[in-house]
Amino acid sequence: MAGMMGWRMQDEEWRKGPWTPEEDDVLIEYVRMHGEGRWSSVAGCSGLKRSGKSCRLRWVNYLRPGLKKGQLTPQEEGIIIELHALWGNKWSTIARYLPGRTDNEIKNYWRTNFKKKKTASQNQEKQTLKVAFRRDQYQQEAPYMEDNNRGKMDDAIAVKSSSTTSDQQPHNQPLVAQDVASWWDVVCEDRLWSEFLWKLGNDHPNQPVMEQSFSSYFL
DNA sequence: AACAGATTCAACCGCTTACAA
DNA sequence: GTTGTAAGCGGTTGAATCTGT
Repeated sequence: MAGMMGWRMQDEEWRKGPWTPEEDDVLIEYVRMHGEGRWSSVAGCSGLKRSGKSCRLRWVNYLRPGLKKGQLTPQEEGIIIELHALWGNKWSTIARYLPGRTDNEIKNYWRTNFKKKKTASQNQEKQTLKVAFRRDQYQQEAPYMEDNNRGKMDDAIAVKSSSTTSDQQPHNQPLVAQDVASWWDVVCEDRLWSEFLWKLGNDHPNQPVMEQSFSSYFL
């Protein structure tokens, strides 16, 4: 990195490891006075012996107002699953659609719950069920979709379900039914998140989430 | 009670991106 | 167009905690 010289010189002085309540207070006070951003000047202004990176991370992931603590709700889990299927490991992008949740939290959640693989046969079975379920979902959610989009979606599902095998996951495509399946049964009981996703596409015409992202994922 | 292995999650690291000079 | 700097992102680590034996 270009500014590495300066960084290295100071590197030895930066405190690392868990933040103390006192450090948190200092950072909170700094943000109260100066606002978010300009993280590299925190040390100079406040005397905190933390790098700008560390300050930003602490603020974004822990101190920022409005953060939700505690377990994710089934709706949130469903959104994560679906958006991960759309975008892969774009944690910060996914986090934008989960107010109060951080990319780090979502990333940890995903690793915790879905990094373990199931057997190929289990996956195959689950995936078949999932695709069938999704088709049913799309038909039921039809009011949110333009007719031509629904056609594209059905085609996309057909292509995906016929071409994907259980143990051959294309490198650049995210896991879908494979690790998600065990959660799917729980999530699909509550359809609110599904409605949210469809509306997402309509509320943000400049970000054609459903059409564009589904296309890029399935095709 | 004690130990080992598994899990969780805050924090770090390296890299990329954005932007100003 | 190039360079320097800060911010942001995703992968990874490791201490703390939990769970099973």
